[in-house]
Amino acid sequence: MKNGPDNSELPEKGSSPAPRHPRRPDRSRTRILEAAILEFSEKGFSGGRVDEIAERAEIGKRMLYHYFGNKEKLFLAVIEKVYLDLWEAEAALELGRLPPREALVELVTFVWRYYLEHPEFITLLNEENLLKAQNFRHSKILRAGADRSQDLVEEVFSRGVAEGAFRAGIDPAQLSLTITSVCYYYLTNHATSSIVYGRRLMTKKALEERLAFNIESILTIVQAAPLKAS
Amino acid sequence: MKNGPDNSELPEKGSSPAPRHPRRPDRSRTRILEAAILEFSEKGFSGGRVDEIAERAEIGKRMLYHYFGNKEKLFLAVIEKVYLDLWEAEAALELGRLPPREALVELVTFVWRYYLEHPEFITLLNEENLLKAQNFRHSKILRAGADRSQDLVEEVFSRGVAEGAFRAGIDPAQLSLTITSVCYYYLTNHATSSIVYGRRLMTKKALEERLAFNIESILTIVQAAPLKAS
Amino acid sequence: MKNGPDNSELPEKGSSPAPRHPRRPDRSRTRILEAAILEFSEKGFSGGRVDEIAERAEIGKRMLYHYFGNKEKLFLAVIEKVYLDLWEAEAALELGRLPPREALVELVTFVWRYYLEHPEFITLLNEENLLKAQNFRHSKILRAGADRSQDLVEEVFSRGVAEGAFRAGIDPAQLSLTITSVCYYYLTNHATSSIVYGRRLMTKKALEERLAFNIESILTIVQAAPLKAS
Amino acid sequence: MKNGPDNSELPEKGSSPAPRHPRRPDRSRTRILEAAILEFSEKGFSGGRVDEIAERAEIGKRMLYHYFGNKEKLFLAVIEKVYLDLWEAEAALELGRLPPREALVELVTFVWRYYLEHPEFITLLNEENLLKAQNFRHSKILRAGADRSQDLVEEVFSRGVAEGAFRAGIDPAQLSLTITSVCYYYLTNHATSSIVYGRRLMTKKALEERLAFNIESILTIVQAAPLKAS
DNA sequence: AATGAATGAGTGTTCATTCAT
DNA sequence: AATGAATGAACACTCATTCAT
Repeated sequence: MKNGPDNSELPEKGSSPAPRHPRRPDRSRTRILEAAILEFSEKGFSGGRVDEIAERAEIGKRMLYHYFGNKEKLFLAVIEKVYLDLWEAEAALELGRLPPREALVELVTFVWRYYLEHPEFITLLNEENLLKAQNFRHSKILRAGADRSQDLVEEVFSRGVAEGAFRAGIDPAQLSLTITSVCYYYLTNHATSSIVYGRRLMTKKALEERLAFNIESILTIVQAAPLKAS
Repeated sequence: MKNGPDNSELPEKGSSPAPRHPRRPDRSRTRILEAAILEFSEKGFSGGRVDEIAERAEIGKRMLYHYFGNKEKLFLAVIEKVYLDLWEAEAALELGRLPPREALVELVTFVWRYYLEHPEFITLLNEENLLKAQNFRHSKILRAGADRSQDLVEEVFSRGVAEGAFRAGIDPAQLSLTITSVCYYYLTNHATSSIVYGRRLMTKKALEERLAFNIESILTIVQAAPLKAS
Repeated sequence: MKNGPDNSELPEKGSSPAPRHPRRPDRSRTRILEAAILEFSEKGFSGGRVDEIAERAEIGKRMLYHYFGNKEKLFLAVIEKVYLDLWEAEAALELGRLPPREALVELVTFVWRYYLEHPEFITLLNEENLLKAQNFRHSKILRAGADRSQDLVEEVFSRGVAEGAFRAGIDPAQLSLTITSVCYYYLTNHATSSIVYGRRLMTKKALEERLAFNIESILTIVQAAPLKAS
Repeated sequence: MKNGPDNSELPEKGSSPAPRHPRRPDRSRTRILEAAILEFSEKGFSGGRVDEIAERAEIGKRMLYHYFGNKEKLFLAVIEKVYLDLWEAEAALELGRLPPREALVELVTFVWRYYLEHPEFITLLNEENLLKAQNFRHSKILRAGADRSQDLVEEVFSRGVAEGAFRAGIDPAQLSLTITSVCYYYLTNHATSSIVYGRRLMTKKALEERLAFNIESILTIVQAAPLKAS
């Protein structure tokens, strides 16, 4: 399981002056990117401030333009980074080594945990969709990665069907979307939902319950006999 | 089924100067609110421009402050309005008049269609969650409305269980969240998802397929025998 | 000794809605004027807000324009009012009935007390001078009043000299200015002065001491033998 | 005697576009400060315009925020600057080198001339008192400077008393306040006073007469035998 | 590679004032 | 006589970006 963004070198916003780093080109790039991920995920693209990112990264904001060109391109880099990280973690699962049912459970668990441990990802994805996926659309690296990721997941489905573990006739894309949905919505909208449902949704217990419910839901969908037409 | 916001009086952004309106207090308020819903849902809270809202509403921006105080309060009014509209439409369903299974199908269909016809709602909800639901949290009218809405839905579930149409042991809140999730995610993130899955998700056919899949998923979850522990 | 502005009908800024008054033309005028005196004396001319004055006077701000034309003319009315009040109080002293020395003490005491009890006056006078006395200069009623006031004071001086109570050769205008100065500065600049001198200047005791010092200073100036040239 | 603010580089308000300056950080800061002193002293804090200050300083108004944060902090910097300048000039007098009587005359003359040559100072002090000395109160540098300045003046008084040049029993703070008063009032309120007294107060002759009157008044107060109780 | 001063175009907000009722 | 909706011009302040060093 991959860890959250490594903030160990990103001091809190108001921290002490700290000496500027003398010469660490790629280090600077990384710091900027990490700072940008935080900033954009907290405030959105419009709400995110270039100055704030520079401050968080403890670099002069000139460097930000040096490395990334402008705010938009920086956001693109952010989107690419978080997606690549997700896919990398997903690939590391090696779902192929597990029988279909276990692989599916593992996948749902992974999606849930990854979103939980990377709240930036969810918010940034929202933001990218607000921008109508213009970054995603024009990034070759993302389009390629998406394909690979999709293949991985579909392999599990088709194997499950082939082995008789899952019922036939399910569109893998629909199932995949549903898996994502039931994890995603809960975590991105818990602030309003906790009011709507009148309970705390982010306690350890509540999170475990939701994961269990999601696993059961997905397995049910995949295994149950098709409904008779009503 | 309720229609989308009535834009009939909101001319396109760059339209002709148009004569200023003489004295129509509540009309002005309504126009501002409608323009704000559009603007904020397209650009988010930070990205939304007060000038743009004024222009869209065809009023001097001064009136915006006259009626709503400031940008934040206007956004609050927007959030209240879209939620109240949703709940009003939901109440109009009168789910109580249908048998549980039909009521559940009706509910899923309603959620799906409402989100589809009110894309503003989804985006605004995202935005409100980015702001950690600070408006929702402090609005009495919203807290009250949320309660009433929840009661309505729970009534269907408990009736279904009582009549043996649904299996027992399902947490209505989890189910409700799942219904919302499977509709919401597809519609809010179709821009990136259509790339990830390599297909057009917003065609008439695709939309119908997703609704069908969602209905079947929810019914399956509600009706299937509980899984044996793995 | 005249009392401060009669605020009995001017509720505090944030008071309850209160029913609007039906038909009291001159009453409205007075209320506006009193509210304006407070507002301008607290915030200056630029800092004073027309809306605030209307709110304080509990009238619609339209009436303010009805009675006074605009902000500038309202300020002129304010300046006229406070000066006329001062002169009225001054005339009521009837200095003529007292022997010169007593009259002089009475005058110093009066100036001190009047400024003390009418802090608005001092601030408004400052403000009028910031505006280079443009209101004062163009107000016939003020020019006339100033003359009368000056005659009154000079009568005391000349009587004092004639009776041998005061030494000759003092320019009455210079003395009058000095009387005003020693009262005025202390009261208008006590905020900074109390820091500069490291003591509280507005306690009852401090105020009494200052008045005593001022009376003694003025009497000394008026009675002492002229200094030998140094 | 120190000269007024050096406006030599501050062209008149409506002057030609002028080439923007390339890179002169402290020069920019100084120019802004000087422009702000002029603007605030002419129009007050509320009346002073940030745009106008920027224009007078021939910088983009953005720099003003770069250097001073906001209008309020700029005003604070202005107050600090004018006070520090005053105290510097005062210290340069080296009153300690003169016998008490001469030192006192020098002091009165200094105060008079300083106010006369720095009309900004008087107006800004008025403004700061309208704001209830909130800047002065919270500025460490000003509180410290005030102390030092006060020590300086008190030394003259106490030396005068010790040497028998001044009579005992006078509160140095009261005398100091009176010196300031008789200079200050005349110069800050000459616009209205010239109307009240029906004469031009700012001619060379009038100014000399006032200074002479003030010197004589102060010396009289300090030297004359105490008055018998009336 | 790195810095921070400099900038134009905007961005939310407020002002005194007028108009329709 | 009185109200409150309506307005344009200004206002303090911020933004992403570039330039000189």
